[in-house]
Amino acid sequence: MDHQIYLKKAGLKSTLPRIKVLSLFENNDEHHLSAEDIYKQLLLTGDDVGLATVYRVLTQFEQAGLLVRHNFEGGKSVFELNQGEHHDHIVCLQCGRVEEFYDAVIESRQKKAAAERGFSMQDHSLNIYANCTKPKCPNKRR
Amino acid sequence: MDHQIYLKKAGLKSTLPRIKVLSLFENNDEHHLSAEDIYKQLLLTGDDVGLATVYRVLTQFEQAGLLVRHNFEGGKSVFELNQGEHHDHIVCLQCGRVEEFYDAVIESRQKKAAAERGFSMQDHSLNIYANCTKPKCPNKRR
DNA sequence: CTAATTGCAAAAGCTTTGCAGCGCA
DNA sequence: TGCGCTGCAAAGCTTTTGCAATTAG
Repeated sequence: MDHQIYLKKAGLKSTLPRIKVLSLFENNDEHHLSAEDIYKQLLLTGDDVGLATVYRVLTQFEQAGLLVRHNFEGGKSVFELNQGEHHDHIVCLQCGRVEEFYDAVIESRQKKAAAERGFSMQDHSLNIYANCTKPKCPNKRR
Repeated sequence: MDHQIYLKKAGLKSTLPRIKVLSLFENNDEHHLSAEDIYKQLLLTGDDVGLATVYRVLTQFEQAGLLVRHNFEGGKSVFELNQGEHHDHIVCLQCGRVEEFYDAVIESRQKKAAAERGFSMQDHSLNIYANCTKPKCPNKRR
């Protein structure tokens, strides 16, 4: 199991809840999931994992660098697999879907803007809230 | 009173709590305040305003366009006066202080990035989390 | 076997809401 | 005077924590 390697590296025992959560992120077409999302999906598949455990696992995975946490508008944290390469997000205001993008110019100008003002950038989050102009937008969430 | 004009325009009666809150934003050297910040400051000055009222007033001011709400990391909303011109934020990881900046290149590339992917940008938030390299950093909050 | 992990329930933070009374226009 | 506004307390949400029972290595 690939999962066990990841977990071992993070110093975490490979338990059922952890493997389930990790699998969920890998086999879901929506890459951005909240604790509630995960909890419900696991209930659906009969894998009963306590909500508290979901929160604990997510926090551990974030600290281990397996997941990245985002705080979009709406008061709940959303997580995604850490695929190594940083990217920013476009959040669809109609359906809540999240699309990823990367712009090298924006990245470098951010670092520069911080440096010019006497800061050394540690992290940053850029979220664009937008309406989808394509007809395929499923208009669901939010 | 300038305040009354702003409030009238927003269709809001000019009451004590509203005027106090508005004044606080205008006369504070820290431009970014949370509901709790405001509540505490009003207690200090003997202007007893209920916390629920602070929240209601902030929400009304946001909807009226007088204030802008930000969701920095940490789970609480932070507000600032809406001065018309958009800007992004650098949040100091040591002291929690917020510095503002504007970069025209970043702005235009954001719009472009969204458009290229079939979105029309409605709003965006860019926050840089950074360490202050200047010795003046007061190292307080967080 | 032993420490790590889990589930449940309780609690903690931030924010919202119901309702009776107060205050601006 | 009348409707809007306020304050208080209660409730709502997301997230965290205490603790006894369970499980991985």
